[in-house]
Amino acid sequence: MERAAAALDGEVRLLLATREQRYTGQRREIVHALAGLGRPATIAELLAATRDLPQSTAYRNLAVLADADVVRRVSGPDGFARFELSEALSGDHHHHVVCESCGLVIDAATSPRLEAALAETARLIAEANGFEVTEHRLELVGRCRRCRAAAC
Amino acid sequence: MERAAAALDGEVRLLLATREQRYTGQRREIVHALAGLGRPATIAELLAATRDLPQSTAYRNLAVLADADVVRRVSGPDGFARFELSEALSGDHHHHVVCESCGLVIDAATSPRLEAALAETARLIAEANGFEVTEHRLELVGRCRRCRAAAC
DNA sequence: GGTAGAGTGAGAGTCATTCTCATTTAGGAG
DNA sequence: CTCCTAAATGAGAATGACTCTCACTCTACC
Repeated sequence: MERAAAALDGEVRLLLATREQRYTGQRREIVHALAGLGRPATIAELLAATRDLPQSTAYRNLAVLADADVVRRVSGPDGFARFELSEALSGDHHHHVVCESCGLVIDAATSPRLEAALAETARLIAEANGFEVTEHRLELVGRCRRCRAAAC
Repeated sequence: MERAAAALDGEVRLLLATREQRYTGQRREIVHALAGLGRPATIAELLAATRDLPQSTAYRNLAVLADADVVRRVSGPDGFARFELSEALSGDHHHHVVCESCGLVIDAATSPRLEAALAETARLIAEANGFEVTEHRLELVGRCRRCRAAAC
């Protein structure tokens, strides 16, 4: 973990450098909080997970980090913005399962076979509509364990 | 189209009735505007496409229609809410292609094979995480024809 | 044709997010 | 080490999509 954290910092610093941005203490705190959580975090969760991080700084730095491709913005169904480390950094292509009741978002891996089918579909649709498709996003919507238990 | 419009109205009226809601003139205007557009529409587009529809009424009626499953709310990447006829009404299971540059969202059909793979994936992931998955959403992100032309 | 309850609409209110700007900090030049 | 310049910070104001309020209107049923 020690080693991984250092490697992470190195990559983030590099990504920020290409945008002429510094890797400050607060940005480091945000990145490590996201890395530790392992699922998309809301601003509120980030503020709770860090020390002395003002809201305005959190928003500003997340915008900078998103612009440098360190972080990705995920918009949930509840209107709250959520953030996670970019796939380039985490090295982990995944999709999301969201709870329509409480808004919880967790990561989910997919099979190579599904990914192949998705890529093929993306290619066909892009061709048919004049789009240049750069990314696909799969979202499974349902109810999480906790909400299912509570609703019964 | 005459016939189709009448059938649409009948179904909408039925769906609203189960929620003890009326099918008023303004709701009809909204439904037909959505049917005519054929892709998710923003509030602004709806206001432009209808006569004398105040913003507050639009929002309120869209909430009612969404609650009655006549309409589905789609949250794009640009933070604007978009609305389309529900799959139950349009009878058309489809996914979305969104332009990351201008926010345009269009519909796209998928192949039965991809749908089967998606359903299987959803089942596996649901099982592994204690979720009950009721719906899946696939979003292809890229640049539309117009934005590609403009950016060159 | 009365009336109870649903629908309407103009404007006020809410709240996540963004902007402003005075102050602090970081990092290179000398 | 000490300037110096530009970036970063943070408290609060501003923005804007969306929701709520409430007086008024309409509709369906008696």
